[in-house]
Amino acid sequence: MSIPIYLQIKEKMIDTIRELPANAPIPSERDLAIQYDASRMTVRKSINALVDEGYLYRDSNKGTFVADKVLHKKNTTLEKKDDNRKISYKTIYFDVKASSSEEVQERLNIGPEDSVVRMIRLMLSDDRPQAIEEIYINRLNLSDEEFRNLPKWQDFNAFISKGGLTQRFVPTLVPMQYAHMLELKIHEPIIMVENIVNQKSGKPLIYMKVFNNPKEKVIEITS
Amino acid sequence: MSIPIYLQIKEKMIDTIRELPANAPIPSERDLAIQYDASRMTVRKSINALVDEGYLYRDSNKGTFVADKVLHKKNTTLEKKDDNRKISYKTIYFDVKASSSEEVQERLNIGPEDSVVRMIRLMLSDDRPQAIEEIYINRLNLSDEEFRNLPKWQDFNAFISKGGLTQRFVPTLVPMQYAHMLELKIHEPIIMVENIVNQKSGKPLIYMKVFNNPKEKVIEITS
DNA sequence: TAGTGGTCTAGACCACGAC
DNA sequence: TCGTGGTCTAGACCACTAG
Repeated sequence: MSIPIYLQIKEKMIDTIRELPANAPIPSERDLAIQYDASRMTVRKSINALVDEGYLYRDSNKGTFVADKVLHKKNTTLEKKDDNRKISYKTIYFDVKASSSEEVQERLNIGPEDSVVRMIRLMLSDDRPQAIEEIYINRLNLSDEEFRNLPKWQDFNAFISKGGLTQRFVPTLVPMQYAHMLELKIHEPIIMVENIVNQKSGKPLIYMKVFNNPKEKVIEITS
Repeated sequence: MSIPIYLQIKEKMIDTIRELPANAPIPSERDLAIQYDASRMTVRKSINALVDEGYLYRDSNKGTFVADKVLHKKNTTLEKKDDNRKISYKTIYFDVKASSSEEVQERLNIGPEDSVVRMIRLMLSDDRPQAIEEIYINRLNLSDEEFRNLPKWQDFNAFISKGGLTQRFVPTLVPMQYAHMLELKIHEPIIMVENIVNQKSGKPLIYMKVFNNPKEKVIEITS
């Protein structure tokens, strides 16, 4: 098995934790080390991961306890929690252009002659409109393979986990051209989230403006 | 010195990192262990903390590198980054009442007879209005000491770090009674952030509604 | 006093990337 | 082949809490 021991233990512990009520104590690190036949440091690494994710919390010199579910961490609006709704996308635009707006050039830190992939799509959950996404990507940052598969992408977690994500929340009125698709009246206040996905080097990779339907999608983060 | 070695090393490394350009490599973990006269695992703990905070990034089998400043993590709208603006608060209301609205009772998970501390204040930066904060706290969760010092509180980080924070972003039009204080026209779209600070047990501790002035305060998170 | 989490050590082996 | 980060071990000492 090539999966690290501490990740295997972590998964087993999640199964155990699910059966326990909030604030119940888990066995001590030394006991768990015996139970899982691993060193205490390895077990500790598993526990630390679960504490970071909000499954457990520690009380120094007392023990480690099961956290309430409301404390499970969700740090960006792009992560999806374990809701069972099926998300689908309907592509409205997909093109590659050399001329992009100054706004896009600035966010992607590119010049006016660089090719930019533009994709505009409607996000649906059970056929109800959740949000409009305007996505801009520097063509040069995509392999041909990635470019071909762009329309099939559901999310950008693969890129975010390799670098970073900055989200800016902008209050605005729903744009006229999107009001109908989101089934909103004009002049309705909404939140537009500007997402910039960065590479590890800090260079911008993806710029995405998300116009959220407040009737359907609650923007929430937990930390 | 009672400060753990890995935290001391972390601080020293931050000083070193500040002098380096983005994407510059730092010495290998084995070299740093010699340099700081500590074990590799201890140095590694320092580095991991810096990676989590976005100061460094790792490239497996290659090395560890200085991250771009845009990647420094800021996971909630309540954290303040190292901007040098002086924040001040002007208290508008401060009282304790047994009768609270159903909304407050629900968020704090309390009954209609429980005493609730209510504080409404204006957040200023260089005399410019940033936001209105409506703060509600179950009186029973505060010691007399904490209650007395409430008006002096700047932030709630001491409580958040002990438990968790959930933030919900609600698009709305600026409430009439706050428009003037925020120097906004009526019918201006703004973001109201609902903050719920939880204890480790999961019980709600603080409920805070923040009406942000979009002209002054950009809501941004990095992760 | 016994048990807990928090820290720390000095080794070890592995997979992978660059040369 | 060599150096890197990633993992893992089997100990150890500490400060603190609860009985």
